Amino acid sequence: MPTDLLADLTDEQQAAVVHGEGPLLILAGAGSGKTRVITRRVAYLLQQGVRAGSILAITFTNKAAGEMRQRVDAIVPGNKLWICTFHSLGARLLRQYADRLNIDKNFTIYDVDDRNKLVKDALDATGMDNTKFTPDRLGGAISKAKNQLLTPKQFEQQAHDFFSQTAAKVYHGYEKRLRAANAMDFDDLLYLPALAMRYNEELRADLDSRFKFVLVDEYQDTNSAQYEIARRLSLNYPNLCVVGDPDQSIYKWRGSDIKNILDFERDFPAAKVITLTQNYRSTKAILHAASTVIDQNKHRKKKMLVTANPQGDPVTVLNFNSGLEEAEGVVERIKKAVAEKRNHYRDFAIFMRINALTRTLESAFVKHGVPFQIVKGLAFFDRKENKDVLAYLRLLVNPDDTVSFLRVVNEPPRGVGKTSLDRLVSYANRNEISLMNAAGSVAKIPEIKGKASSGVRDFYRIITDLRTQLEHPPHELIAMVLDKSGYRKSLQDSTDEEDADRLANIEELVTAAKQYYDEDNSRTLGDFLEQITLASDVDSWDETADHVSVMTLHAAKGLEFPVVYLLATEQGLLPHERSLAKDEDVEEERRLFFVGMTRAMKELYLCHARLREFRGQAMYQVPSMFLDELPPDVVRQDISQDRNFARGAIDEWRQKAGYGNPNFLPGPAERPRKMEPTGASGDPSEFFVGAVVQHDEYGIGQITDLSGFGALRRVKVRFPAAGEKTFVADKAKMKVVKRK
DNA sequence: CTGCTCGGCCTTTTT
DNA sequence: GGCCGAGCAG
Repeated sequence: MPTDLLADLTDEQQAAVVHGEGPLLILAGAGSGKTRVITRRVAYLLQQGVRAGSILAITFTNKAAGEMRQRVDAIVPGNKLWICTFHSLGARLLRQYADRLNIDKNFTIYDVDDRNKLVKDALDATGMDNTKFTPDRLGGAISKAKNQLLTPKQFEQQAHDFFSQTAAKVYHGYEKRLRAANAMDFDDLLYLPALAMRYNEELRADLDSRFKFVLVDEYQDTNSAQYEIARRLSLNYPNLCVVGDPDQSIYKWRGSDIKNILDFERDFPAAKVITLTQNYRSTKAILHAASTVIDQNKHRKKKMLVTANPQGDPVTVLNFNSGLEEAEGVVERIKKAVAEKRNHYRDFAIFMRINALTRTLESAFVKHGVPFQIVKGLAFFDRKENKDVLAYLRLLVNPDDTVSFLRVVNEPPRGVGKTSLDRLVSYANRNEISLMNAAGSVAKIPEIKGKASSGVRDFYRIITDLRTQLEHPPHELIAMVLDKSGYRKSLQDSTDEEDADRLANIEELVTAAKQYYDEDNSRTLGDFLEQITLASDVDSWDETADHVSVMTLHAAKGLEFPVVYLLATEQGLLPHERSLAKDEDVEEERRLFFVGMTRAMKELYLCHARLREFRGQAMYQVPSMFLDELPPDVVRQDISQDRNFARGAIDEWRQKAGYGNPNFLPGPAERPRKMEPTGASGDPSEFFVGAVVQHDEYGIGQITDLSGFGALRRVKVRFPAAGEKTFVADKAKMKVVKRK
């Protein structure tokens, strides 16, 4: 009954669904029913008699994968097709083909923290000055290299500057350590399968014929490694269907390459291209506003979105005095709307550019008793106590896991300090054995004695004993770990009040493991651990509960809400200050703004505050340049939130800031270094970092730095036209225009 | 030698 | 506001 699958679709959508064999590119504008099309297409293929096992659908998050699986299952029940993310596909392939790839299938997946620890170790081992480059930066460079499928050798050959050369050295050592720990980092999950398919033609051909139909969602955000995988799965059976929207590409910083989607037709000359431009989500006002903004991007294929939806309310710009008032104001407005029965809490979403902004919001929600969920999936598993327990579990599955070993060998304290640990590590390195094996023969290491020695021995026994219990379900294993390791006892005996909370959190972990197991009894501890590590932020989001959803713009991709509030649309935050130097980066920020706007179905509020606290420092904020790009005919300014919004000085400064002036980066581009304690210098003026000042000669500017005392006190001010100037504070002919 | 506390440093976005 | 390293006490 294929007609059922097509009945409610437009001609364009139908064409995409019924496309048979051969490459297919679906350019799907925001809100054009992309998910529906891709789901129907899978169902259609199944109805056409394509075996479920030969379809592979790749989504951006596990949550999207789960939803698609449900939808496909509702149409064609009991199918067994692969729907997963690129990363979980990689993990699955690596475990399934472990023998052919000569790897141990019990590998642990390292997250960025774990990675950085190994990077730091590798960096230290090079004996180079390690103060210059942080493990984080070096790890980032290595990650980028892997995403481009560069081996340590290849990366080294093209490393010409000092940083890259350092990174290349560290990359070598890092890889050695990863393999020794039997661990994979996130990038390996793409890098290794991609390279395997590039150099192992037999394996590649097997997979190609296994997955005759490959569908990739959010194709605009694929990186080189992902591209390689998709491409090599589609050589003999080029039935690759990719769906995406170049205007929603927001992961360039993570190595994604917009060219993958722009060049699809070059890669597959036979490709059929279908463009979906009908928007079903937003009002005309919202769509017009969003389209006008995205149209400012120079490097863009023009594309018009249209909707048959009503005009709707204008997009509203809300001005607030401070970040605090912004949070309060938004929460109050939401509370009011619900009290007046205009909406449910679940209708609302609040987006922001950076996670740090959720904090003030959280207290406002608590204060007003408004239910909310901050969509930050890993927050729970990121807690120290849970990370500790997970480290024990990882060690059970993979005793070679160095990072986990070091994390819990002395947790709870077993008298194994840094010195003893260093000795254990060097013994293990000397003998080329894992830390766990070294721990097993701690009696043979004379430098480790007394309490440290017995502590290591005890730890070894605990892990070894627990390893014999591996066939138990995950939640039971966690309980055993808690008892045998003494972790539970240590928390129970503690006088620290927080330890009671920690214990409660661990109990929640047990519950989570039990739920996971109850859903499917064949799931192992290893599966549980993998699922946690590969979980994305939105995976934990519960859209059915009646609460306000709070998330970053990145997490918001693919979602929709009746009412959207976008916080802190301020220069320096959106666009983020780190992007201001390059046009292409600003364009990505604009796409991010566009993604946020197009999530809204009925109402869209863009908020900004004049004053915002950063790390304890109050900073004057300039409204985002993107707000100036909004079409006036569908936008309303609402300054009712801001009882004494002082336009004068700020506006003048902002005007002079001139976004076109390349010598001036508006917003708090320069971060304040240090603030002297007020009054300590007896400074007569009231200068503070972030203050807007009026200078006799240079006009309006903003203080970016203060230093020194008394007569030596210096104040640095950034002026729109003149750039940055430093004055002796006592002598500076200027005054603070706007006080704190 | 271990373990705790204090202070200095940095903070985009994520699988 | 959170993490790491240094410094100090037991």
